[in-house]
Amino acid sequence: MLKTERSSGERSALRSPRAATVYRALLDAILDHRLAPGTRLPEDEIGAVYGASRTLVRSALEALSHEGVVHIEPNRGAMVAHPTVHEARSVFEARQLIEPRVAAAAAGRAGEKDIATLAASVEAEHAALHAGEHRRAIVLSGTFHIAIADIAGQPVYAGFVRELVARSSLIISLYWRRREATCGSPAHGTLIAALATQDGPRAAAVMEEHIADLVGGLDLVEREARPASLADLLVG
Amino acid sequence: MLKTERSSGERSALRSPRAATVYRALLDAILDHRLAPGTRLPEDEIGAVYGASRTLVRSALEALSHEGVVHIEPNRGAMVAHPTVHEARSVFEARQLIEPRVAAAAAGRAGEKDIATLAASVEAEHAALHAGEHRRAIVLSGTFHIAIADIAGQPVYAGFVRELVARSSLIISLYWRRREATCGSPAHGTLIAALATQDGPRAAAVMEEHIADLVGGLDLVEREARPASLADLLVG
DNA sequence: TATGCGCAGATCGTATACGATCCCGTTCTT
DNA sequence: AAGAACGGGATCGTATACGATCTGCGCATA
Repeated sequence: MLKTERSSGERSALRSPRAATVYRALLDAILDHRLAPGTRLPEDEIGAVYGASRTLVRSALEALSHEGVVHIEPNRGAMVAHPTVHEARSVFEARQLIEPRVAAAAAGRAGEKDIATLAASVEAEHAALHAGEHRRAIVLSGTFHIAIADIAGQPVYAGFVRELVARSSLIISLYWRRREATCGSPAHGTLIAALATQDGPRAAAVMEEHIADLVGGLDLVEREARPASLADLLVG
Repeated sequence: MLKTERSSGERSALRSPRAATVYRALLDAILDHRLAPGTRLPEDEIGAVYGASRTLVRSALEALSHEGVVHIEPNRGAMVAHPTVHEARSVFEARQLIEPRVAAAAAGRAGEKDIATLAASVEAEHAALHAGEHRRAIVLSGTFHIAIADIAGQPVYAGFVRELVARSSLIISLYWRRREATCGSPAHGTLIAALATQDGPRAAAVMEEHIADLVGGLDLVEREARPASLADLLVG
């Protein structure tokens, strides 16, 4: 992977490379939908899997919780986050505001090499789709959005987009409605075209529509899913 | 169905209340400009000051680093973040995009009680200003922005605004140019008026101008850091 | 049979110990 | 005298130990 500049969105690099490994492994597993929302994440168990001590695992879990993909309850432990409908709406509302702006900024800065990288990413995404590797395609689709944010050269946006994409992955796994070849939309390709021609406004428009389309694929209605604690119901 | 959901912006509450105490104390000290950007934050020393073990201090520092107000370098330790000019621009770019939208959303939801709370906050801010307590006024100004984001009821935005406001505080301490009664602008009052009349577009416009005004007060040219002795600042 | 108590087992919270790394002042070499 | 090698002190990185808390299950009891 080419790093154009210091990977701008890279949130707080975990101080230790070993903790970072656990962090990435868990994040990948979550983005991949190998770990479903609500899955418990006991420190010991994770440590055993990755050969790390609880100290490192804990550090990784805390980092993930800061990004909203893991939920930690005191004295109860960590679990894969389980976004509510309200949170889901909030995430996509933010994406709809931020990402078009990011796309416009990226259009003004994308070099040939950037475009090539993006194209390769889309290529990989399509390949994964045709191979039936849906989960992998979703992950790649996410990295595409992150790559654009990195190109935009705005570290704050890059961090936000990273977080939003990760949370979106959880939301999709909970609330996605269309089962068929969902992400088959040509939006990413269209986006690259706009970026390649430095057409900021068009890039923004395409991005906006693309995300609106994503939202359209969601079924944002609360499922029973979680055993909404009795207390909540009684007090509410 | 407006259930008093947990303060929406409250990022991952640190699991332990004791770590949270350290976290808040440090954050307050930073927002207050008692700890200047670049100040080193050795785990032992902080632990001694607050009577906490390194474990807890470390947890607090990591949380702060996730919010971008503390910078951690592997094997080197933590220091108060020292935003570059580029980062500073990026932070305010994001604020300029996000906060008007947040203000508009808040306008649609602000109840009487919310307005009263905001008014009290502005009151306190002015009081602090007149009492010459500039630092306190800046902090209150920040909480005002955060309060609006909480009213908007969008948890994602609330978290972002929290982070942006905190980072802005650092930026201001590094790059603020006008020395005189800076925040004396009536913007906050005007904003409340717009919110009280549910005038979303106007709230957005006021907010946008307000932040543009803030940016205008910045002198975004690189300077260099200054060190300080720690224990004194923390106790003060 | 239904209810409540109490005891494991699992898991987390926290402190602390020990080794690793880095910084910086000192000394040795040329 | 300038530069390199070296060592001491400070600080961090990591593992682990021990106590606290929670959960679930079995048993006593009505």
